[in-house]
Amino acid sequence: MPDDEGHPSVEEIELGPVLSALADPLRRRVVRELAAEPDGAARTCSSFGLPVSKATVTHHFRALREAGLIRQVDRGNSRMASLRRADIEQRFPGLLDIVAAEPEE
Amino acid sequence: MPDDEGHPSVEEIELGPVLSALADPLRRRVVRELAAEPDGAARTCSSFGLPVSKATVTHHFRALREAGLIRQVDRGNSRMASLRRADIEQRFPGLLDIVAAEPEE
DNA sequence: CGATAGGTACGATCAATCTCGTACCTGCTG
DNA sequence: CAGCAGGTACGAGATTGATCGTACCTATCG
Repeated sequence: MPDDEGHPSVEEIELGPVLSALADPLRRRVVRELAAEPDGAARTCSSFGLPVSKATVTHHFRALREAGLIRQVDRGNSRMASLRRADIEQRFPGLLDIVAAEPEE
Repeated sequence: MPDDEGHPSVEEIELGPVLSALADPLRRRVVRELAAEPDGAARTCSSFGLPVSKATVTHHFRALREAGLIRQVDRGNSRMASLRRADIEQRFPGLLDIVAAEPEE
């Protein structure tokens, strides 16, 4: 059962939602940038400079969070997103490498 | 440039279309079943027994073909589909294992 | 030849989703 | 306190995609 903020537990991470989330180029870009950071790095949603409105950014981050790809934690004013690297690697070994290796678009 | 039947070459296989194709559970099922066969095995579209109409089956196989996941060759009356195992493995190492490991739904 | 089976093409429908504007909440910061 | 910046919630519009029925083509089989 997902927690209060909509994060699935490791066992609950399923391939369908993960692939659906990664099917979107903007969301792959977020995952790719997070994967390039040191492990555990957290960034605000807005720091990615996605070329869409704030409302759409929220939409994409919800998709990533509910699929289990990122973890979002409140930090005062803003909300920090970090990659669930170990969790994804445990469920789908190699998947992050594939996404991280994609050239920018 | 894709060939006459819509197959992209190895270099043309891109992550976006591949993930979009694999986002559908029916298409993952086809790939999973093909991955379980010996390499090079070819099956007709209808042999998968997908619970949808013929027209929809054609739609799904086109998505798989245009993404570069399967190769379809005419054989007289019917059309045989085979997994482009080596091509996918070359472009996205490990991806097929992830899909093949998914439990049936 | 006629019937049937495997597939495709086209058009329609319905659901999902990407996108946005607006309104709103919450902390900072002057 | 007033303003602003980061985010979310909600509802709307537009687009994509899954599904189907029908018509059609081609090869095989009786």
